[in-house]
Amino acid sequence: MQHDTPIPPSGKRESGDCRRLNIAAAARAIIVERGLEGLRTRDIAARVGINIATLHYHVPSKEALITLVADSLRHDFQAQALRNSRDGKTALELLRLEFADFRETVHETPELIIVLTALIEKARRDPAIGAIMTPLYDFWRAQFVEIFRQGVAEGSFRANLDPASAALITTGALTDYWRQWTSFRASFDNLTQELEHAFIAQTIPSKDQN
Amino acid sequence: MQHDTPIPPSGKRESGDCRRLNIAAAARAIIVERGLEGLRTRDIAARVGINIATLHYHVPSKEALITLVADSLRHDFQAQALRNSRDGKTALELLRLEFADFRETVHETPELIIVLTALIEKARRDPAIGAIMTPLYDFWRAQFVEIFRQGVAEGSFRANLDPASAALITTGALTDYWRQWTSFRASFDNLTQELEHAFIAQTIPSKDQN
DNA sequence: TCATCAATCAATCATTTGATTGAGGTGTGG
DNA sequence: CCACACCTCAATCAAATGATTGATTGATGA
Repeated sequence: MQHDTPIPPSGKRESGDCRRLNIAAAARAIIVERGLEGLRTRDIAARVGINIATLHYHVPSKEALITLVADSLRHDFQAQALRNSRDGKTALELLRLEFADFRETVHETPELIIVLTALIEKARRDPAIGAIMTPLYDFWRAQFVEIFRQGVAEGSFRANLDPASAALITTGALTDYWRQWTSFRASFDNLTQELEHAFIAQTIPSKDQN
Repeated sequence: MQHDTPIPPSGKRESGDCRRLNIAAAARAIIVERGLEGLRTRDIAARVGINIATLHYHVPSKEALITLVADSLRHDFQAQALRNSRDGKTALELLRLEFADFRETVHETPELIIVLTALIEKARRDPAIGAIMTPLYDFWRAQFVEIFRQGVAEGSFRANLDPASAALITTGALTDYWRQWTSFRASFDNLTQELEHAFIAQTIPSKDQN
């Protein structure tokens, strides 16, 4: 829950970039805990272990701070998207890779999805945030569009499948799954299984799954 | 955007219940415009046309106010859910009825979904809101679960369909769609069409569509 | 050694914001 | 007409909050 890069206890200094990373991480943690409406510059400074004035030295305003968070989110997402090679795989393999990536992201850095949805919500009414978040979300969905397009071409996915709509359904289902604190206990495996069934060309009932 | 029940311009009074309705509506409008983090009691009072103290007379605290909004949301949703009879319909008809209901809700009271998602977000960290929103969201999803269960029993939906996961996919796709594409368009038809394809038994056996 | 600059902080400001107080008004039953 | 419940407001409070100021510290290069 604390900083990944601990701050030296004594009077040592941090570089500007490093500080901005600390600040973004602290802001994200607070957004997870108390939401955007509970985000206070003082709390962020306290969490980083610096004075409010120092925070304002590195990040001029609260608006800039939220933009910083959005940027850090984009950075993390893109870094994650490039970890696994996508070459020479079938559409189904790619789809499962995406599911695995999402599961891994959710497990390793669960706050990522929470902050993402919070900022996407904000993006609707804040153009500056929208400029960052919309391309990010579009990029994620575009990956699915491409997978579905390929799958249809391969013949492994339904012929009447609309890649754009299918991608929308998939990203929607995944994010909504994350919102699933409720009594509604569908497992992630059930969900992805169901998504596969929804898009795969149903052959005559022969066991084909590996 | 304004009150459904206009306030008499002169010094007339409103009944407590009516005032609370006005207040809830104003609060919802502001949440749509500025999000939960932009919700200010003064703005609500101004929108209703009353003094801040009067607002506090009717709704003791901001927390109670958000609870009021959640309650009003539940009221609207349940009223909407009971408009159309569900008896004697096939699963596919019921599914389409749900889609039509969603579309209608979005058209008539577009702020409903926005405020719903905002409060569901808040529900994760606020038990009082969770107590209201969780059953509400579960209720919506449970309707889909029942439809899918029926459809599988009827044989019109895939035999290997998991009702719970399918419901999650459906509610997720609908809410996520609405979150981003606030301009409602033909693509909604594409989305629902794709959802139908995803769940309907595709088939070699015979044509079964109506 | 010293000038310079990035980084930091204590103190403080000016608003904002949720909430309260006390003093009325308005309608209704008796 | 009175009393009483219900409703409303102007004025105000105390705390929270985003931001600024002016001074200080440590590192770096000339």
